[in-house]
Amino acid sequence: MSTPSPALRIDARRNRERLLAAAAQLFEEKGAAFSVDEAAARAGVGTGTFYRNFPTKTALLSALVAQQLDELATQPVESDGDAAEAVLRFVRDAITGSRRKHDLVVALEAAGYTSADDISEASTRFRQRIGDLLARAQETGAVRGDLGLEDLLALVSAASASASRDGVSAQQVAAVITDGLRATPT
Amino acid sequence: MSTPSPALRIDARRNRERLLAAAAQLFEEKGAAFSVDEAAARAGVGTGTFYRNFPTKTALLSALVAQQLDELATQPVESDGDAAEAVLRFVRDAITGSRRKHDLVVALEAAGYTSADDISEASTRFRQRIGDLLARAQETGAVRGDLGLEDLLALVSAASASASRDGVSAQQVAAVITDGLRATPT
DNA sequence: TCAGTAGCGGAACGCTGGTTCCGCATCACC
DNA sequence: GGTGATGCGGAACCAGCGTTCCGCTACTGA
Repeated sequence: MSTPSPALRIDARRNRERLLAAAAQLFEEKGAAFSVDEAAARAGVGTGTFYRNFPTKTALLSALVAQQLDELATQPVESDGDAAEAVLRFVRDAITGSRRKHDLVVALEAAGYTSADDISEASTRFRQRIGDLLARAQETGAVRGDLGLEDLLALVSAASASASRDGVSAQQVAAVITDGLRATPT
Repeated sequence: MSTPSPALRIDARRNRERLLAAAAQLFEEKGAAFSVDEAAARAGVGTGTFYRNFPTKTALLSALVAQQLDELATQPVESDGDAAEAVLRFVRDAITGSRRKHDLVVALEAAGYTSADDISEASTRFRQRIGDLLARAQETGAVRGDLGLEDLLALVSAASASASRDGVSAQQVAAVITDGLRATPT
């Protein structure tokens, strides 16, 4: 994992990293709505270099999303003790977190149609983790039982999307959702 | 209002209506992501005809959105008796409603930047109605007080978008949110 | 029925954005 | 330092989409 490509000229490796960094930055700023030229320019390289590193723009996006998805999923597991606490923290984090996190969760949605392997693998891992947490939290009764994993993810995705808009208080939105999750089904 | 254009050849009027119908249909199917050619083709007319009826694609979208926004806002007011009930019903309807409703509320968001007069007028009316309902519901204590109109609209808009995804139960999503709205701030 | 015009279709244009290609610069190894 | 290959930049290409334009069709009113 540390040296994925054994033989790669050092300038080439440097360029690849610059591209990834620039793309991540752009993704954070405007989601997937940046052009390849833009990414290349910000990385200080030409478009040709872009395409030597990634077969297609979608491939780059997949790589980015997969990588960050793993980050996001790994986080909440730390607190093995209290699953409910972990779920709620995950929800809160995803909502009040950076714009990057939000676009990420949104990208999960796209992962449904997309057959990019990077993403679908990472997405599976992600769903397993969160699904496991949710199930455990529901067993203890701390989170309402009438809720599927997809429902939860949809809620989080929606809430984090809305929280990133102007004039919206992410705290408030998060509070509504977490309170709703704790509520007993009517 | 009944005869907006006094002198309009009957075939012209028919075409305009076909265009609107086709556009509404497409909007329902794929949001704003349809091309002018597509709309014209489905209406059985040429692109020229499209542009004789609407100065621009955005104008058509504005017209559609404005019209449907008014519909949406008018609905919940019927039950003047119980404001809280009306708010919750609005939320539920918007989330569990058709894909059209969802894209609509999403379009509200865009109405922020857009300066299309059609939309911004309708959007103002819309916000006033819902804002009024919300305030009254909060006075009675049936809806949590720590929530702004923008928070509510953003949440509903995003929720209705993601609730239309596969595997997601719009009912559940709506239930979590409405329960969260009723909860007392922690 | 006929003339005049409102309205029509769709080819053509310009622009944006993804992708390919190739002559040239730069690195790695001797 | 020299040489061959690796990688580079960015011009060029292509496709899709919004918009414009113009010769022709067909509706209207006499």
